[in-house]
Amino acid sequence: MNSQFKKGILELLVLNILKRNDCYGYEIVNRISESISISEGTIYPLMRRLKGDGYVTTYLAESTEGPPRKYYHLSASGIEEHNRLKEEWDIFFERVNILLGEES
Amino acid sequence: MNSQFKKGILELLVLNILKRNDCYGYEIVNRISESISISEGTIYPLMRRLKGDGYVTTYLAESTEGPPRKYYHLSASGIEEHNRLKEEWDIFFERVNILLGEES
DNA sequence: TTTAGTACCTTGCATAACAAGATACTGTGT
DNA sequence: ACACAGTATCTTGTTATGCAAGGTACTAAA
Repeated sequence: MNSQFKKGILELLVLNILKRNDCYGYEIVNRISESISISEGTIYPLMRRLKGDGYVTTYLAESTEGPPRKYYHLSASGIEEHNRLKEEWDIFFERVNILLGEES
Repeated sequence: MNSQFKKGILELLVLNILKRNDCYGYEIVNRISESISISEGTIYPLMRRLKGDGYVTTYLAESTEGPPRKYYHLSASGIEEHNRLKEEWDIFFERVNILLGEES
């Protein structure tokens, strides 16, 4: 998997997941990994960035299966960021595909 | 324009342009810029990389409108690289769009 | 001669994904 | 009791690549 392609888009994927319901980091890694290979070393720093930017809030919850989980909750500005990023992505990949599709 | 989105895909866009016909750097910048903002400081180092990897060959040609132009020609392995990258991109954005499309 | 357009290039910076490892809890098998 | 797999958090250092900001130099028009 070309890791360059993922630059920027992983943030949108994470925000998209959190839009549905609160998740903890390990869960996010596993969900995205079903489609796109991703490592924990990518997600945890990303989550910290999202929190620093105010796009998510966090809370801890006990787990019966291991150590406590840190859940992430999408804030109002996180929803805005999601919408903004989604729009940018839609425009971007549409333009790329037009460029790629122009007849040879 | 989110510059992170462009990571990796610009190589594919350049190879795609060169698949049709030989181009010089300044021309490539202008062609891509019609759809996606891009700077010369991105393209020239990229072209050097592509040449270093054997994906393109170069030749100089006079111009009546300014200094000599350095044309880039796609090699056989450049065509292979294009096909490989195109396939990766198709799979990647399909998966991203599936993830983004899952109902909330 | 000054400016705009064409055309090449480099340096240093910022961003973000990754590999590799550290830490620690729970449950299962021996 | 001990080892191991699975769960769950995190950090450090490396790598890739796009960009801003500059430099050089040619042509042609004002």
